[in-house]
Amino acid sequence: MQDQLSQKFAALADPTRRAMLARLSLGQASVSELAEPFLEQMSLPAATKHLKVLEKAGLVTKTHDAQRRLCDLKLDAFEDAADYLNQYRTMWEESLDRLGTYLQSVNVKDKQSNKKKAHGRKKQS
Amino acid sequence: MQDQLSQKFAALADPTRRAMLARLSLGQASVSELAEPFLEQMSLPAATKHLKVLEKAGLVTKTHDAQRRLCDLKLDAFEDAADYLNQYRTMWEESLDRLGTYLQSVNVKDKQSNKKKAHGRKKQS
DNA sequence: AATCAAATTAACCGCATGGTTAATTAACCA
DNA sequence: TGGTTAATTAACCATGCGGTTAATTTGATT
Repeated sequence: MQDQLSQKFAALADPTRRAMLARLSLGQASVSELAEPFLEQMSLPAATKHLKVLEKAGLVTKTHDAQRRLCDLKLDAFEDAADYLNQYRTMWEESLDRLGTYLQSVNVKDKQSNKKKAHGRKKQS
Repeated sequence: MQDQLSQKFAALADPTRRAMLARLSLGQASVSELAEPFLEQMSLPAATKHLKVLEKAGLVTKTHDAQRRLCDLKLDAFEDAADYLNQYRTMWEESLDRLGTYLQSVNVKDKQSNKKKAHGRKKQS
């Protein structure tokens, strides 16, 4: 079996499963309620397999209620995956900042050299 | 082929690939440099396949330099995946807030009833 | 007890994925 | 031109995944 983070990302790598999570963000739902929007595209067992993937990844919990299985989002399970990605998002923002201040510095120099004559400049990739 | 977001999550669902991304966050690297830490566990072609997955997902770009292929992170490609997860992270924080204010309200009531007699209270799961 | 409803399990299928080794391409070096 | 290095492509294999239908479990209803 894979590590938890890999399991979570793998679970998220499917539109059906993401749609189920979206539905669950509106509140608790039974397996058939969750499956219903997909029953024209896939069978019930296929839907319960998707739910099992989400459950094993820890993103969803199931509780018994008579013959119904009620599913809930496990919101705190999203945290580590979110943290992982925010790390790269932060790097991106920092690079944007650097680009911003660079452009600004170029602009300042421009204004200075504009006192003589303006010329083209390159930007870095 | 799958949608972009699914491809990105799928690409992230592998420890080898995440390690490659981590290496790239330190800066540009060639295929062999990226593969080197894994060559005792897998062959070079396996490593280049992983890189191709990252490239197809848009997380990494390759540029030619003589016979070397230099790889770079495409940091802005992490944004949509990060946004997706932050949505759930936000829901979690909101639920924590609600729990907090609830506990606080219970506490206030407690203090009121404490004027008579104090007793244990339960917290919800 | 019989049946109905909700969901899972079993058994199977096709295809993608992650790996292998061997062969090939591409660019440099001498 | 011939050799070396860097990387990819080809051909193949095992395993896992997403789907199917049919059978089974589980609990409620009557």
